[in-house]
Amino acid sequence: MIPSAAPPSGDGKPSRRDQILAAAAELFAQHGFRGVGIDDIGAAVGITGPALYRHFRSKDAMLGEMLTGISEYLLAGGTERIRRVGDADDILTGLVRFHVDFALQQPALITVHERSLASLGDEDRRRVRRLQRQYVEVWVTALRATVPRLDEPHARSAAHAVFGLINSTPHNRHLPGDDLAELLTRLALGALYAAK
Amino acid sequence: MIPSAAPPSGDGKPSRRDQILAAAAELFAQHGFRGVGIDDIGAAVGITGPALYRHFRSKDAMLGEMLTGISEYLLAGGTERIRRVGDADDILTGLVRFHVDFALQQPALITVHERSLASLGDEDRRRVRRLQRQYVEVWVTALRATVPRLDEPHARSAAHAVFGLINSTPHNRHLPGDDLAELLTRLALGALYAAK
DNA sequence: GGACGAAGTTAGTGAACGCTAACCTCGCTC
DNA sequence: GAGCGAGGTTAGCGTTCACTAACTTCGTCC
Repeated sequence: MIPSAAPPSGDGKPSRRDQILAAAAELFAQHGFRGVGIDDIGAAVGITGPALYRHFRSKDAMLGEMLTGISEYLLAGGTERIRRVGDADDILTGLVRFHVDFALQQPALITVHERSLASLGDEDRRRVRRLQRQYVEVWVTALRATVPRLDEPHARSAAHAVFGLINSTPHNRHLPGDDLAELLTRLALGALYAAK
Repeated sequence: MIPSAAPPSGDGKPSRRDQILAAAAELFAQHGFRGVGIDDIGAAVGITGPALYRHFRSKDAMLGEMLTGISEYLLAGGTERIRRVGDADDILTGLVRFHVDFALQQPALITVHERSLASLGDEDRRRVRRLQRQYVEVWVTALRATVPRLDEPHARSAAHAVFGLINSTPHNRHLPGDDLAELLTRLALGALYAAK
């Protein structure tokens, strides 16, 4: 369900790597990548800072794994949805629901994904950028199938705008989860169909 | 037009303070507050790092001034717009246009405003938070005037969501400015009227 | 029960960085 | 033209922080 490079290794509980990534995501979301020390991340999982280097090559590598994980998860889920046969409107709705669900379940990852691209090394940044571009293209495809009069640049801009709308979940703590999911879905679709 | 604590002092050209703030905003938007050194900011305006302390008490103070400036500008502009007499729909449209214009003219400030709250000192953070809350209330007021069936929590969430939509300008480089302004306005209003 | 590897510890190193101190150089004012 | 304040400079201090080295602990396998 949640993106993870190494799945929970057979038994139930998450691997140490995943524990660390989850804790780090929460901290990065709160204080920013550069605002979190290696000791803070360690403390959050009950070990000292340097022990993290048994699991990750560097602090940058943690961020890299986090961001590529998210990007791959979104692209995979999005691609799967536009491959389904059926009504174009249903597919677009499915895409919105998929992204809304992710944003609701992982607000911390959303925040990190939006803010900390700049802190990534060159290699990882290129990779994440490419995945993001491909995800946008998934949306552009779905959008133009339902609103054929929309040209590509407008569709791309509309996609970015709707990401912004849905990704507002970290600032949106006022409503119970289900209500917020429904509201965001309706707002997103309302925006997209208004794109003309 | 652009928020500035000390206006351009009579003659045309911006004060040194404002030059520095503008350069710093650009850098903070690109690399994050913690990712920018005092020497980088200085270099961007052609002086050395320590010279900045002739104009600002600290690096934190620069960020503080930047963020309170933006927040005050938005609140003032928003408040002015909902005070106007006239059709509720027109007022909401005016509010959307106002925010869209700001986001288009100052994408760097938008980015900093969203990302760097955590780096602010306690005092400034409280102040900015209060201004932001008040600005949200302006939107809630306007929204509930046009969509009376919307309760307050839903209106607040819708406002946050639409901020996310409009504040996507930093990721939105594909369209000429005028087209983007029109698109974002239409998307935002489409979303808001879909809130039911 | 000895060997070994995985996962932890503490101590320490080197670089980056915010900020201060001390000094310089103008342009104004009287 | 002496005095002075505004706005620069360079050198350096102290802290923070990512990362490494050296050592410990412990479960597993033969």
